[in-house]
Amino acid sequence: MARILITSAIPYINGIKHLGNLVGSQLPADLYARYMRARGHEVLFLCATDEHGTPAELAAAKAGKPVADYCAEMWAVQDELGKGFRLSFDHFGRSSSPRNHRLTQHFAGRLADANLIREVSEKQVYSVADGRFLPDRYIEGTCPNCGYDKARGDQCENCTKQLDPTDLIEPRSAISGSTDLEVRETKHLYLRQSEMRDQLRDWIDSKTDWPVLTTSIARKWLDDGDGLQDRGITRDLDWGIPVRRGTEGWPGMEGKVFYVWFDAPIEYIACAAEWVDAGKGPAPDPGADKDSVWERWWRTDKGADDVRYVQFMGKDNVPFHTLSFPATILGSGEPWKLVDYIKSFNYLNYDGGQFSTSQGRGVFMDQALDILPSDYWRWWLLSHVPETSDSEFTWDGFQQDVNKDLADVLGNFVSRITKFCRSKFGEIVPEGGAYGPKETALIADLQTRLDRYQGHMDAIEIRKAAAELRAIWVAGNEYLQSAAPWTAFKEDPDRAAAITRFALNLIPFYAALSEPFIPDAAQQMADAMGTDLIWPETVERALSRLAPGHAFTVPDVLFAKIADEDREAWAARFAGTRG
RNA sequence: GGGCCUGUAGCUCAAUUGGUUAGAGCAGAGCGCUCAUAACGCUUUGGUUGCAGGUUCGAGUCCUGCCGGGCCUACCA
Repeated sequence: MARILITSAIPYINGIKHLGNLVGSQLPADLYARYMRARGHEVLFLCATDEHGTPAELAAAKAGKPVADYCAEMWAVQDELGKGFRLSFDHFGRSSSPRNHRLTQHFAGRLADANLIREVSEKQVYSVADGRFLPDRYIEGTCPNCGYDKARGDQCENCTKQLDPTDLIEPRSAISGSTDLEVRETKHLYLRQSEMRDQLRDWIDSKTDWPVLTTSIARKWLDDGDGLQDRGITRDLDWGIPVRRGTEGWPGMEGKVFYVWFDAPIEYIACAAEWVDAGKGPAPDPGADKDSVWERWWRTDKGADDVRYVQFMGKDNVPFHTLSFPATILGSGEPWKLVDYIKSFNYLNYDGGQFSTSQGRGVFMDQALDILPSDYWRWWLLSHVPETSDSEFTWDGFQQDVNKDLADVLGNFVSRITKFCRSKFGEIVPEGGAYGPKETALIADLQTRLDRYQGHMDAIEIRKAAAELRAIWVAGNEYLQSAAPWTAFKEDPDRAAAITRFALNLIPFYAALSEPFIPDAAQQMADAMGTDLIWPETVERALSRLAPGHAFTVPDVLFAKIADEDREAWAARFAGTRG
């Protein structure tokens, strides 16, 4: 039994995430976690909310709430939506947790001790009216290059020229519109990533099995221009983790907090500690303290040397996970677990454009659950997950694919065989008859397909795995058509009984294989057949689990079809402007 | 501007990393079945692999140029 640590990129706190966010990290991570648990491995699957930074403060202000209250509420909302999508986190933590405060401060102290932190005095724009320093993109003004009057301080969206905030003509705060801006001197801590460039490159170069998307982004940052740049890891904000050097104060850094991208990945570790604090982990070994329970996942000197750590994220997150966070871990000089495999994703677009939180364009997690059960979304999103390039959601495609795959191919298979059995033999697995060449051939075919399916799931080739799973469902319909128990029943009821018994056995087999994709329907299938979800050791053994005389019930329709009227109404409703 | 990714059937995607006649699913057409959610099965139409050159015995795959789409470009996260 292997031990597998899985983390999903942690979603930002400022609002409900859309399906593009979901499919880019949490959902594929959940698929992998469920699969690995089903295969009997020990899994720790962690996620959390990413709560610090300017956008959180502004969202809270807009909602008229203290930022701590706002984050607590939004955490609860995201936690609930995660449950709605059946995301099987062992713990859903918060980057604002006391555990993360302590760990983040600890890492900063270690990095400082290793001479990997330097202090930099720099000039930044301060908005007197807003009472805060403004990140470059929160400053608006007229572009000196093209005259566009809504250029941002980092870049003009109109002419794409990169800007410095001081380049802007008539700069103003994007928050309040105030022009009462001044340049102030402020001191910040920088992580000396450039010192670790060779070490990081050697590490990246050793990861020959990683997706191209992951390594090419990492190399770009290592080698672009003057190479990997040092990165500021502190900010002038109120909401965040106070800058401390371990447990000591940090002279000159009073009132400042760590940069959200410094503390967010550390939350992966802190979340494991939160998991233990929440009483969810196993009991510690006799004589060991409770921290040992999470440290055996994270400290290679305390049991984590045999852990395989897999991260899931969208491509925008890759630089921080391939460079900054590893620099933090390596630079600490302590034996923390480094990531073994990074699965990164492209973006999911919505009907010809991007999902847009600000414009309310696309489907958001709460809305999706309002209109359809989570299995519909899970299946479609995972079978279309943007692995090799950006992919696209359209209502037409969604309706067609879901109706065909889930209702017609899988749902109808379960329906046709259970109802046939009920009408001819009753709700009981029939006895009599013997299996013949057709059954032998199907077992062999399914064994080949199962091996391929497992191979794809092991390799986290999600779309290929989905296609193979679908082919496994299809094989059941092919078998029924070919064996035709309804015909056999007329001349040879014993043969019909054997066919029916064999086909009924496919249902728990399908349920187990399908569970990572569609957990609710899988459970319904298993419940209807009076079995548990057990991953097959071999197809032959799996298909002999339901013995003659075993009682079952005909389940309700597993997947109702999406009607044309629904599709049209939803397409109109989600075209833009949420609400 | 620079970098990376990408372009294959009407649609969504494959193609064992340079190797036979480029394959699936959906959609379309025809046939079959009647157990089933008008579901299922079988057969079948459909491609100058964005364009133009080049390397090679051989190119969807490698090189050059052009055209289109996307992402990143370090102070949003």
